[in-house]
Amino acid sequence: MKKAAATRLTILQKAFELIYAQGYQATSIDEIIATTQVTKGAFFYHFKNKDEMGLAIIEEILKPTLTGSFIQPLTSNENPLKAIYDLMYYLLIKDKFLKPEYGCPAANFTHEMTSWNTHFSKALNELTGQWMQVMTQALERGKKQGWVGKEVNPRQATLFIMSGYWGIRNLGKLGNKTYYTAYLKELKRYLDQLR
Amino acid sequence: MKKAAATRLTILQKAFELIYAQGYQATSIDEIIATTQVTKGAFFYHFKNKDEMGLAIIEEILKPTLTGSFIQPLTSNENPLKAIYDLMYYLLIKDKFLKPEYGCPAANFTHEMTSWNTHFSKALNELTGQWMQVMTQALERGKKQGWVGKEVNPRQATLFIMSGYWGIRNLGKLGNKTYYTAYLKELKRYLDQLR
DNA sequence: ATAAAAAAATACTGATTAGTAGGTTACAAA
DNA sequence: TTTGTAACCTACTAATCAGTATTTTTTTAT
Repeated sequence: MKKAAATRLTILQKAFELIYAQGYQATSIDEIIATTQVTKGAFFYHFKNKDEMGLAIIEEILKPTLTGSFIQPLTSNENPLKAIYDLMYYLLIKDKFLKPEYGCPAANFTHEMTSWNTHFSKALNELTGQWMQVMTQALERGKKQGWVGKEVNPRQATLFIMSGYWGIRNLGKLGNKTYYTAYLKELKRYLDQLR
Repeated sequence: MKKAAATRLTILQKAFELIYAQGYQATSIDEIIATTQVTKGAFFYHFKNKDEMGLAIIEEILKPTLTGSFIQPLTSNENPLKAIYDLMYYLLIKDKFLKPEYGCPAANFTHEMTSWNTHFSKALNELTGQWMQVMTQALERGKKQGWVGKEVNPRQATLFIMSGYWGIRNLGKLGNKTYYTAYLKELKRYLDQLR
């Protein structure tokens, strides 16, 4: 029971890395099993097809990561505007797993899968929805505590901030890493204007 | 000489539509020639391989469109903040060619190709660079004319705005079209704060 | 220890992929 | 009208793809 769970996890992790760097469709099962040293029989024992593996990656790799790195920092009781900026700074500059040239895993998935696979859309919608909800709540809390201006619409602002993050992650692929720092400066400006 | 140019253009246009809806890798040459009624021999007479066709789409379809719809509206001498908002409103709401569920063609290409094909990166970088340059210039002009605050950094603001646009185009794929209107409202707020 | 079931290995299939080889038609200039 | 070439067509290939059938090994329960 333990060894099996380990190989399953190995497949998911290695596959995730490959997909993050190359895209879902460009990553073949043959390539996954070659880099994991797992045979095809073992692969299809754990996943009945490629898409089921893709969904498992979202559920078992992406979602826990999101909860840890993207959501928890927004649940504190400090100034949400500061928390949001710090989070973005961390994600764009500090985090050594997310690479500019590969963009954002969730955004990549969304881009690639949404138009043809509704299961993926649903799973990804939950993913982003969760993040947006937490950020919205943080801004609402900030309003009550006086950190955030009364005229601010939390849901609207959240959407705006998230759009910016998704966009800069994609734009950042086009080479210039200075994009990130310039983006962050303007993000700070924008956040300051929310009071 | 004329018939040939016509078939070439047909291929590019139909292929663009398919790729816009499905992605580059998911669109096979066989599918392209099936929908265009062009034979494989004709296809490979006009393009020496699939990637060359992809680059031709960027150069001959995407770039001219960009110039017409994305750039020209920013070259007027009116308030650039209004011009930017109107442009975004047009692109997100009015334009009937760009569909929410398919996102932005240029962003899609970037997402899918950048990490593994440097030729595409270069072409796409030119594309976005051109748009950013024009928007930056519009904001600089606006500063001189008093439309835009003196403390505003045009390049920085442009990057921020473009990030938002690319991001909302991608987020918009996840179903809810109300994302667009909420985004536009907050964009207005942001633009107003640039004076 | 042994039977049963779980996990993994091997070797394959049929479909699809990008691309090619070689021939045919259409059209221009001479 | 002939001839050369641009444009196009048909039929194929080799590689790769996701997925399967069958067998073997490993683990677990008794």
